[in-house]
This record gives sequence, structure tokens and C-alpha cells, in this order.
Amino acid sequence: MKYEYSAIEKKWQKYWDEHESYKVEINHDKPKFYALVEFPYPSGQGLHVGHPRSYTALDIVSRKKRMEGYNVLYPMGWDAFGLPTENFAIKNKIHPAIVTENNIARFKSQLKSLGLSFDWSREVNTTDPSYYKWTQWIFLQLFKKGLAYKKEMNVNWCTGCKVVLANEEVVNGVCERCASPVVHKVKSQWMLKITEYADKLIEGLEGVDFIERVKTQQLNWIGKSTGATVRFGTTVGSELEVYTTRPDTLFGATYMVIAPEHPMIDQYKDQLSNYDEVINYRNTAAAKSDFERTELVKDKTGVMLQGIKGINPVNDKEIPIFVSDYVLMSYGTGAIMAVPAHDTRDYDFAKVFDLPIIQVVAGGDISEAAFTDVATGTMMNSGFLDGLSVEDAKKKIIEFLASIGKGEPKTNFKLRDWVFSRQRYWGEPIPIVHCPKCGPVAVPEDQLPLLLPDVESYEPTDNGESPLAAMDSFVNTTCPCCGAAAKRETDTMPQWAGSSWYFLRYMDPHNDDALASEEALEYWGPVDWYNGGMEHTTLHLLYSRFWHKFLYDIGVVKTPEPYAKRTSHGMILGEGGEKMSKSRGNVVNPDDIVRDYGADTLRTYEMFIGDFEKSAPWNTASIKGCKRFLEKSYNLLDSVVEGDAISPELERAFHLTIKKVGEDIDHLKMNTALAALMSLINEISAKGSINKKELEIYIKMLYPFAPHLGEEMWEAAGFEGDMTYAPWPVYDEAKTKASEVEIAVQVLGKIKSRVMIPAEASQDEVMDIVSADDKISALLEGKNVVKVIYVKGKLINLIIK
RNA sequence: GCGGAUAUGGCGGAAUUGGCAGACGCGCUAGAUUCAGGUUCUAGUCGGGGCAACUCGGUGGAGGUUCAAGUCCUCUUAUCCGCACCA
Repeated sequence: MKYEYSAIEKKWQKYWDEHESYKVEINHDKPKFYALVEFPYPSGQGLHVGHPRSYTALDIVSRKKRMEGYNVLYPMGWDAFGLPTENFAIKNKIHPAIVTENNIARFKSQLKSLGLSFDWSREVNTTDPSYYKWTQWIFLQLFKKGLAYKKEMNVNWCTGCKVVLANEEVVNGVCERCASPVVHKVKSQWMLKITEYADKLIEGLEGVDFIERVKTQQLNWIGKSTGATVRFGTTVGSELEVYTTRPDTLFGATYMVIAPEHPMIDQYKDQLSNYDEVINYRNTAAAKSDFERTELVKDKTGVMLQGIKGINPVNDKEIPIFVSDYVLMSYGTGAIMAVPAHDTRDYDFAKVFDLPIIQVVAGGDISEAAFTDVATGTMMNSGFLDGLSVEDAKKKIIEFLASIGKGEPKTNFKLRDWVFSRQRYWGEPIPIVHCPKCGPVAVPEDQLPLLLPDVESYEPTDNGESPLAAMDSFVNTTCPCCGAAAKRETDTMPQWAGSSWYFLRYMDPHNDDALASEEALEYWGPVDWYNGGMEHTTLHLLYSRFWHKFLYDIGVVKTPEPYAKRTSHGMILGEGGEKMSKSRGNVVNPDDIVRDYGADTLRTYEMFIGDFEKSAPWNTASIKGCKRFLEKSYNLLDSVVEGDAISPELERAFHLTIKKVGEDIDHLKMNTALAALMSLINEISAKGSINKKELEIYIKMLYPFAPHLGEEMWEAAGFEGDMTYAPWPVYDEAKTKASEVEIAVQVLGKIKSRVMIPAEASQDEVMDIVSADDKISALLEGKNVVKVIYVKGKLINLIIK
């Protein structure tokens, strides 16, 4: 029989659609399993071959879980707000909603052609007012709890997209999306206090099953450090507060540094004899782009303040204060105490300006480099701290500083609050009214969703105002609080908003009274397995954990963490091993592969391509191996014989394969699961026939990988019942063991022979068999066996003299 | 600079976690089938030596631990990915 993949795949896709095969409802009689993949941004380019890698992997997991009796929720939706759509709309004069609709239609038909077992009745779309109603609702809850606030601040302004970017979206000083230079602008922005959740976001990582590098990246991004604030005196009377993680080195502080933007510069303008020089330096530093600033890391620059000195609280010594751009206004207090002997950056600076370097922790060679090891050092040159370990010295100095009112313990984070405003059209309107009397007021919840108005032009404005600001009928309103004339907020939310909670909406997507019902949240939460890309570790994953933790705190969701388990897939690269991109011209379109080889072949190939977590280059030539494997599987139907039990010749192979395939799917090792199935079919081919029972088991194992083919074979072979819920085969551990095994015989660690032995043989019995082996007995001639190492069922190693 | 990962045939990649390196697939070679191309089937395919049984070498490089190392330790090289003056 010829494997007519195209007809088979269309037939079953239609069947699944008509029968709503993967639709699920709450069912308390079954254990639930919630599998989630990151929903795509429906771009104009259509599906990329990278998308199916993640979707197919969790599709396989989901299909197996259904067969194991789980009530499986595997949903899909659209993260559809965003700049590319808006830019396309501007360029082609089509409303972004229409563009979005078209793109979604294309994506959906592409996804359906891959045989993914999504419950399409739960499809969500972040741009749908019935969806963003709840995005806005969550924002209002944050606002009411004081976690959303407006602030005049220096923001990252992308000169290309004409939009404010979050810190997370700026990469090496350029826009992550369009690579245009990013400059700083002062604007009033909505902010979300993610920093308030910094500790909870760290603590929550302990209880979840995330791959290690995801946890590490989140920890690094949050960047918690513990130390102390220390208040130095100054010769102009006031105090200068610094943050340090090394209060133990206070005796070694030989100068101080403040950031160029530090307010004390202007505060003491009159006392500064070189004020002009300092301001000059400040302007030069400000003119440097983020990119230049990072490029010039090694060459320290700065200016000494003339007329003001710092006073070390521990010994009352006067020390100079410098202005330098290696100190950032945005971290700590914008000022540091410099301990060149024990900090690399201070050391570099001290060398440039020829400043004294006083060693206060023993160890290392201070003439060569700063000594920064905190684990081994002992304090020296430090008065009452001398002889203490670094750790003890930290405690003691903090106690001392506290007792004289000059300092206390302090924790700092690298994480900043989330810049939540965007001056663009295609996003959720922020539901706030600005009243001249009452200030910013929440739009009443019964008025949600606050709809995005139809506007003539979506063009971003050069002055940085949102396109919505030009629309008077939207802007002018009355204050919900006092009724006075007021103006609406015209900023919209960033794309990350809708994706920060979409997994909750899947649980109950059509609910108009709540983001999801209590029952649905209780039953489906948390997500049992979430797979997505590494590129979302510090953005989406962190943001959505933050929102979820907030919703937990206000009693909406039932678990403190949204995702019980998180895995990541590697990228699919172009044939040459480079990233697939339009400009390189190496993009593979999944539609072509489906047309030329079939969806099941594409699925199988993407799973077979290599280790799921690593990137792998695409290779069209290799696909045919997977096609052959599916053809061979299909051709099994031609050689079926009767039989209601696994035949003895294949018994062990089947039990081993059931075990291997099942375990490999659970660990996302799809490549080796497929290798095991290929080996099994090779054994079946060698035997020449397959019986009914064997075929049944084989189809069940093949089905999660190639569901269309699985269904077709299941039907053709006349098996009863719904393939989707056919019970997953079980193996018998005892039957995976062979009665006889071949072991390697080593002499002095080198393999010299192989012998067959009974699997349960003792070392003495094995020795008897080995001694009878011609090759070995020849080697043992005239020698003494001084030691024998026997590894059961694997090898025996004879040490002779 | 700091942190993490990776390095195995011509290629993608396996190796039950210290126990027979190269599973599975691609490609390649030879043969069969076919008018031919494609398909399919059979055999072979890490390198050196040998007609062969066999033998020697071999997991980026250099050392080490061990009866035994792709796997553990030390040093080193290359590539990729994070972070990047966070005090």
C-alpha cells in the first residue's frame, strides 16, 4: 500500500475538528494535566519551523497523558498586540485589527495542518475586548494596591519604533526589536512595582521544577545583594550615604565616588571651586550612549571635587570625593566608598589617579591586583576588626555603625520597576482618568473593557505622545470620582501585559464575570508543564510570575506559582548552522515540508533532529529518513498475522521499547524514543511479520509522534475505540531482562573476548565459563589471576601477573 | 571581565551516569530490482596494519585518579549563550 500522507492527514484533521476530539471540560473523576506552550505572535511571515518544535513536543506529552487517563488541557491562542502589526498597518493603510485577523487565520490553518491536539474551543486572543477587559482589570487591581504608579523618569526611547522600551528590551544600547539606537528621554510613565515582589520571585524558585539555567538567569536578573548603607560625613556638614557589600573593608576606604547625576553636585555648587569642570564631565557622560559607555569600561575617567571632602566615620580621616561615570545613579545611593585594595574597579581607578591603596584583608598581592576573595581573608590594618574573618568583620562593623547612627544593614536589587507605558496605538488602553482635582482615578470596573477607539491615523508622533492623544472624543471625559471634566490616559500597555496572564484565561475563556471562575482556577491550576524559549526567561517568565503572585496575594488564584515545571527548547537553525533569517535567505517554510513530506514526517523529523534543549541545524536531506520510517510503519499493515499476545521472539524487544519510549517522552528525549521505535521496526522487519497484538502496541507508541498515521492504522487494522484515549501500553520489568547476556571479558582492562552467560550467573560461574574460552585460557597460561572485577551483566575484568 | 553551556565518524546525534564508544538516522560504497531516473531490498561504512582470524590507535589539547575515563579531577584551547562598571 502506498502511504498517501496528504489524504490521510486531511481526513483525520477533519475528523478531529468535527468530533472536537481534544475538547476538555472540568472532570473531577480524572486527574488533570495542563500542558502549555508559549502562544505565538501572529506575524505577517506566518509560522516558522521553530514553532512546531515546541508545540509538537508538548503535543506528544499531551497525547500520551490522555492515553494514561489524564484530563488534558492543551490550549493555543494569540499574543496579538504589538509593533510589527501596527507598523504594517501604518504602511499599508489597513486597520491593525484586520491585519491581526488575517495573520491569525493563516497561523491557525498552519497549526491545524500539523495535527496538534489543541482544544480550539479555548482559543484566546489578547486583542479581543472580552480578553483585554481582564488585562485592564488586573491593572486596576495593581493600581488600587499602589503597585501601579506614574513617575517622571529617564526612559529608554527607541528612535526607530518611536516608543518607550523596558530595560529588558534594550540590548547593548540598541532596541531589541529594530536595532535602532536607544536614547534617554524624560517622560511621565506608568510603572509597575515589580521590585516589591523581588524577594518573593526569588523564594518561589525554590519550590518549582524549572531547568537550572532558567532559575540562574532569573536570579541574576533580580540581582539580590546584601550589604550595608554607610553615612560618611563631609567637610560641608551634610552626610553622604553609600551602599556597600563590603562594610568590613571600611578602614580601607581611601576615597569616595559619586555618579555624575548625583544631586550633591548642585546642592554644593557654591562650595565647589571646580563646579564648571564637574558639570562638563557630567555633560560628556550624558552624551555617551549606553553602547559607548559599556565599550569604554576599562578606561576609568573622573574629576575630583575641589572644596568638599568626605569623612570616614570609622577613623574620621578626610578623603577626596570624585565624580565618575563608573558609579551609576540608578543603583544603591549613587555614591560609593572606594576600597581600591579589594575592589577591581576601584583598583583600576586608583591606579589612573594615583590614589593610596590600603590593604585591610590579608591575602593576595595588592601590588598586582585587587584582592577580592571573601572566603579566606583575615582583617588587618582595621583597628578593632583586626584578626576577624571577613564574615565576622561585616557583622561587627555593621553593629558598630548602627550604634553610632552611621549605618545599617541593607539589601539591594538590580531589578528595576517595570516601565509599563507605551505611546502606541495597538495595545490595551490604560484604564485611568486624570482629574485635575482627584488626580489619577481608576475607570470603574463596570465600564471595562475600555475600548480602543477607531482612529484615522496610527502614526506615532515625534513628540512622543500616543496616537490616542490626538483623539478628543476619547481623551475628554468626566472624572468617575467627582464628575468634573477630566482627560483619559492615552498611553497603552506593553505587549507583555496580555501574555502575563493568558494561561489563566485558557482555564475559562468565555467567562464574562471574572478572568476565570473559581472552580476552573482551582481545578486546572497551576500549569503542570510549560515549554518555551530561553529568550523569554527574563521578560515574559518573570513578568507573568509577578502578576500571578500578585493575583495570589489578592486571592484570585490558588497557587503562589503559575508554572510547576518549565523547560526550554533549542532553536532550529538554518542548514549552515546560522540563525534562520529572511536576510540570509535560509528560512524553511513548514507549509512546504507538509506539502512535500507530510505533517507526520515534519513532526517526526523535528523531534528526531537532536537534543530538544539544544539548537540544531535544519537539514532537508535528512527528512527522508523519517519519511521512510513512517512508510515502513504503514507497510506493517501488509504483514499482519493473527495473535493475541506478543510473540516470544519479539517479547523482550517490545517490553524494552515500551519502557524506553514512555520514559523518554516524559523527559523530552524524543530523539532517542524515535530511535527505539526505529530499532523495533527493524526487528519486526527482520522477523517478516507482526501479529495483531504487537501491531496494537506499536500503533499506540507511534501515535503521539505521528497522530494522523496512528489513527489511520488503528482504523485500518480494525481496532475498537477512540485512539485518543486508547490506554498507553504497559511493560513488564521482568520481561525486559534477557535470560542470557553477552558480556565483555577484559584482561588488564583491555577487551580480549566476549562470552554468553546466564543473566543471573554468579562471579564463580562466570569465571568457569571464561576459563573455558579459548582466547582467554591462552592468555592465562602460566599467569596468576590476582584480582577479578565482575560487573553483573556487563563485563568481567581479570587482573593477572 | 564575570557567569553558564558545549566540543564524539563525512553530517545530525547516541552511550542505562565510571563498565563493550559511535545506537538511530542521513550520506557514501558495492550488489540486486528497474528500460532509465527515483523507489525498494541486501551487505559494508571511526582511522592505521593484515587475505583473514586479528591487532594497534581513537571522544578539542596536555596531565592526573582508577582494575576500568567520552563520563571524575587539574590546567588549556575553541565555539555559543547570558550578564556587563550593580559597589
